[in-house]
Amino acid sequence: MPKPTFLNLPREKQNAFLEVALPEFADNDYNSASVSRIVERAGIAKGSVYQYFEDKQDLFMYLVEVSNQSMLEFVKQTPPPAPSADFFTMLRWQMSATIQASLKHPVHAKLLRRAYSAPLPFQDAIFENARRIREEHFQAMIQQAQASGQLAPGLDVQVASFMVQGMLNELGPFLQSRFGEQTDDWAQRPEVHAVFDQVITILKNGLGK
Amino acid sequence: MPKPTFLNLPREKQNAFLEVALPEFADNDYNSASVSRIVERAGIAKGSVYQYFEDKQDLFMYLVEVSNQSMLEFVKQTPPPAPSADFFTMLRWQMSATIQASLKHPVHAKLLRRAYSAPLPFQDAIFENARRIREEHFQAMIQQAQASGQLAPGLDVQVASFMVQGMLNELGPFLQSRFGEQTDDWAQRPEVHAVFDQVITILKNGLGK
DNA sequence: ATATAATGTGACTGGTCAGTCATATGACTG
DNA sequence: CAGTCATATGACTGACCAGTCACATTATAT
Repeated sequence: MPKPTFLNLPREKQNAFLEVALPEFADNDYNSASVSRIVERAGIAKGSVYQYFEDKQDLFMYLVEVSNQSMLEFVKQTPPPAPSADFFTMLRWQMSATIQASLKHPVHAKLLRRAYSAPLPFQDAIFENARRIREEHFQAMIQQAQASGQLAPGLDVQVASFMVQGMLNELGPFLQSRFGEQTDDWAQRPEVHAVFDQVITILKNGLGK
Repeated sequence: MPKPTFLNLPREKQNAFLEVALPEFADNDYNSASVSRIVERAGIAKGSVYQYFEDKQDLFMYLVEVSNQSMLEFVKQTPPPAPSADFFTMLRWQMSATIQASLKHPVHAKLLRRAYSAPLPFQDAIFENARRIREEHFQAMIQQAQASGQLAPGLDVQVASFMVQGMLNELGPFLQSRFGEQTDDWAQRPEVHAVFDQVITILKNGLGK
């Protein structure tokens, strides 16, 4: 929720600002991220930021929204499997799409990781909402798969959801540490897909019927 | 590495100080944690802290060490299964012991979570070391289990290690969110053990031969 | 060209911070 | 008692911070 002033700005200026502000909040804890540093790097006056946004929190929440949008957009544009596909095919697609998105937009991904993992003092409804939606998404997916007999019947939906989410959370950093900094071809490399396959296989054996 | 001044202090004073300093660094990001706030709450002069420690970083690293020590001590005192026990029995023990320890020492656990998850600017050798030791521990455990035919032969050791560690990392917060704040009997409750069982079963099916 | 509105500016305020240092207090020694 | 050493103190320094505001600049409309 920036002020109209910011949205009226020519795209160029908006983007130039975002290109400085996003990494600042991606690389630093909310409290340590500095508006002063942003304006210095962006070459604008401090007062301008407060023409654009209410305050630091407002700016931060907008950056989260922008990041979310850009990730979602990317994920949506990667072709999904047929809706009739089985649970693990869906999961593999989701895994791959998520990883690809965070490779394509590493700064946005980093910012989101930070925003969702570190509970800020202002537990704004936005975060809680996004978290709940995510949780519900996975639980619904699992429940449905279970109902159609793809998963072990005794499986606790919450436990399964937490395991799947934990996996997705850790996967990015793991791949990075294993295969080094991302390059353009990175996500196409067969070793990366081999890891996807392995993880899916493990989950399939573990959660499947 | 506190200065001798701190170690010469009567235990009472040391503990009183730690009881204020630990939560400050457990509840706040390193940059946001405040020495000024600590001295105010502890009712001592700011200069004293700098008689005890070189600087903020020195203090923090000592707190990490103290927390590590206290967790390790607790884990060590819970009776381990026979060394001949199979991989998943060992893993279950480790899971339970880790959770119990972080219930018994929630502040220490919180501080450690923070210290290891947020890469500080000063990548001090201590952290890197501790991380490496942890990684090697799990990889060795898995490798051995694989060699003795308990795990799937095609299993990638690194992938397995990352999954197991991811699980352990997420388990604490998950249990907390599911069963509420910890109480004394908490870790004995059958629901909690049911979750352990389920997680182990999933891993066993997923990773096992 | 003039008036009006939108946008940009940066010095300034009040606050917090880590870390210092001259000074004080106490404790132990001979 | 005097002398010495370890410990305690808190005002102070310089730096950084978020946020403000009176003023300057630019764009738009008349």
